[in-house]
Amino acid sequence: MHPLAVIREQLSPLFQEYVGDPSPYLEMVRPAQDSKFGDFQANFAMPLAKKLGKNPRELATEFVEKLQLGEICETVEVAGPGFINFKFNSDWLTARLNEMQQDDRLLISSADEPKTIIVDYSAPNVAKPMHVGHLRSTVIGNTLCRILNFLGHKVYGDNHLGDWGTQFGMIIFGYKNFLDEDQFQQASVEELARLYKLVNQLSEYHELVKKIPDIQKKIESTSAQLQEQEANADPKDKQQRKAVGKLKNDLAALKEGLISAEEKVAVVTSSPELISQANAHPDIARLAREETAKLHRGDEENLKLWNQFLPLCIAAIEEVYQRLDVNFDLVLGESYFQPFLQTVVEELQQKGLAVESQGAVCVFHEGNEAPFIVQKTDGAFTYATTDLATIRYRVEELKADCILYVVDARQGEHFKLLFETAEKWGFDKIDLRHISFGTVLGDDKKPFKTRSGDTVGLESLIDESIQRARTIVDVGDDAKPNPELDESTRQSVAEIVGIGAIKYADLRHNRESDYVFNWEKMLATNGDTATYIQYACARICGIFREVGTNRESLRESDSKVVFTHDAERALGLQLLRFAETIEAVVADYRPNILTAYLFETANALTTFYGNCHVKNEPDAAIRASRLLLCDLTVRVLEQGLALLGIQTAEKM
RNA sequence: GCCCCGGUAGCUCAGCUGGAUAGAGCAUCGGUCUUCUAAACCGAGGGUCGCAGGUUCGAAUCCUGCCCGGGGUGCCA
Repeated sequence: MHPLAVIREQLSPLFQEYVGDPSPYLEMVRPAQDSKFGDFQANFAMPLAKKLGKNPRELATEFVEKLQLGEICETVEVAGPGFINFKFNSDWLTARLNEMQQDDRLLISSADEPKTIIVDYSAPNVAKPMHVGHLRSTVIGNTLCRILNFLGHKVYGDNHLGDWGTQFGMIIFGYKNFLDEDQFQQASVEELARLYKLVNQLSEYHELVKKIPDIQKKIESTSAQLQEQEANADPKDKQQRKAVGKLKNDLAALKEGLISAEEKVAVVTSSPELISQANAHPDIARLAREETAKLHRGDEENLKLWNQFLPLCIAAIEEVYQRLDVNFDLVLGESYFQPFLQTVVEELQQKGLAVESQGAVCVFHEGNEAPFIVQKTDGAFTYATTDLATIRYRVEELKADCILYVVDARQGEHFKLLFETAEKWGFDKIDLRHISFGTVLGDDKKPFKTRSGDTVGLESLIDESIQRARTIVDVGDDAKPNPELDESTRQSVAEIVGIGAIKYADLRHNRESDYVFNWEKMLATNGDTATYIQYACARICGIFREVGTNRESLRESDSKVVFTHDAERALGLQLLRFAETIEAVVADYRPNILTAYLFETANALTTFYGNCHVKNEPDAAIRASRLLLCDLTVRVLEQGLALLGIQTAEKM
C-alpha cells in the first residue's frame, strides 16, 4: 500500500464517532504543500470542526492522540488553525521501497471492481487524410486505454470511424467523373484523397460564388448601420457603445469571410483545368449528395465502390496509427450501425420521446432549445441516431459499464443531449462521459494551420518532429568526446524522441484548455518535455553500463535501500507516490497529472544525481542502495511514459 | 438572443473537492564540465490570480454582476 493510502486507512475508523461517511474528509489528506511541514498534510479538522461546532485545533489533537502511527511516522503534529502534518519514518519508507523493488506493478494495485470500459476515441473521417485535429483525441484516448488496462479493467479502445457519411458520396462522384486510372493503379489512396479534395473544392466554389454577393450586401448594410450608430450614439451610453463594438466585430468577421471566399474562388478561376471542371459540373454538390443517398439506399454500384475504397482508406490511416504506436481493440465505424438505425427511431417514437417537428424526427429535452435530431426531413439518419445505436450495442453486446467519449469540447451539447436521450430511452445504468478537450492553436492563437492556411496533416507533423529530433540527436552525440551512436540507432532514437515530444506536449496540458503548439518548447532538452525525461532515463542507464551492474540481478540480490542524504529520501518518497498519482489521473481522466508527476520525479532524480555519486561511493552498501534507487526510478519513469504511449532509449 | 469554456509572472501553462507565504518551464541575469551523459546542474529577479461585490476562521478556487476572448446554437460529423 502506498503511503497516502496508509495514512487514510489509519484515519478512517477514527471518524466513526464524528460522522457517517469519512470519504470526503479522507480526501483532504494530501501531499504537503511545503516539505518543511512534512510529507503529507490533513486539512479536514477545520471543516469537520465547523460542522460539529468544535474547536478545530482541539479536534485535530483528538485525532492525533488516537492515531497509532508510531512505526510509520516520525512525527504527527497539529499546526496553524488545525492542519495535521505527517512525516514518515525513514526506515518505514525504505521498507516500502524494498517492497516496491520486488513488485512488478510498482505498488500500483489493480482495481477492486474491474469494469468494462469503452474508450471511444480518434474517430477520423476515413475519406480524408488525418490531420492535427485528430491528434488530441488519439493521444488522450490511447493513454486512458493504457492506464485503465493497467489497472485491470476490461478496456475496449474503439475507433468509431466516419465511414458512411457525405464524404464517401464525394469520392464516389469523383471516381465516376474525374478518375485518373493510372494514378489509381499506382497510389490508390492518394488518388482517392485527391478526388475528395477536388469534389469538395468544386462544390465549395459554386456555393461561394452564389454567397459572395450576399456577403457584400451584408457588409454594405452593416457598414451603413455602423456609420449611423456611430454618428448618433451617445458615448456615455454603455448599451450603445456595446452595440457599436459588436457591429465593428461583425463587420470585421464579414470582411474576413469575404476575403477567404474570394481567395478560394480565385484558386479555381485561375486554373484553366479547375474552372473548366467547375463549369462542366454546376450541380456537383447536389449530385455528390445524391451519390451518398444512393449508397445509403443500397445502390449496387455505389456499395461495390464503397467496399472497394474502405479497406484502402483504413489501411492508410492504420499506417499513421502504427507510427504513433496506437492500437485499437475495435474498429466499428458508423457504417456498422446502419442496420439498426430505423429501429432506434421507431422505438424512440413508440416511447413518445421522439416527435415530428418541421419535417424531422426530434427528441426535445427540457431546458434545451436545440432538438436532438434523429432523422432528417429527407429521411436520412444523423450521427445522433448512430450514437444511440452504438450505445445499445456497447451495453447489450459488449456489456459495457462505462463509455468514455474522447471528443473535442465543441461537441459538448451533442453529448449532453445524447446522454439525456439514452437515459430516457432506458440506458440509465451505464456511466456515459464526455472526456472533452480543447483545441491545438498556432502562434496566432487560432487553430493550428500551415502558413498557407491549410490544416496540418498528421503524417507531415510526425515527419517534421522526427526530423527535428534527429538534429538534436546528431548535435548531442557529435558533441561527445567519442560519439557512440551509429546511423540506425540515431534514427530510432530520433523516432522515439520525435513521437514522444508530440504526445507529451499534448498530454501535459490540462485537457480542457486550448494550448499553443510550439516545436521549440516541445522538443526542448530542458524543461517539462518527454525529451528531458527520456534523457534522465538514458543517463541512469549509463551509470549501470559504467558500473557494470546488471539491473535484474541487482533486484535479486540482498541489497536494501538506505537513506544517507536528503536527496535520497526525497527521491524515495517521490517514487512511492506513483500509485497515488495513477489514482488521481483516473479519478477525472487527466493525463497531465501523470506528466507532472514524471517531471517532478525526473527532477528529484537529477537532484539526487548531482548530490549522491554512485560509481565513486566507497561504501558498498550505500553504493548498492543508490543503484537500487536508480533502478527503481528508471522503472517508474519508463512505466509512466509507457502509460502515455511514449518509449525510451538506453542511449541517447 | 440563449448556452458552454476561458482570463494566473514578459511568454507557455499547472494549481486536484475552499487551506499555511500563489507554483513550474521558457525567456532574462549570475555561477558550474580533470569526477557516473553539460541533451545537465545551482542561484537571482519577476504577480492587484480580468474588475467589483458577496459567502467564512480562510477564496485563484464557491455565488452574483460587469469587462474581454474563444466556441456552440434545427436537419455536417
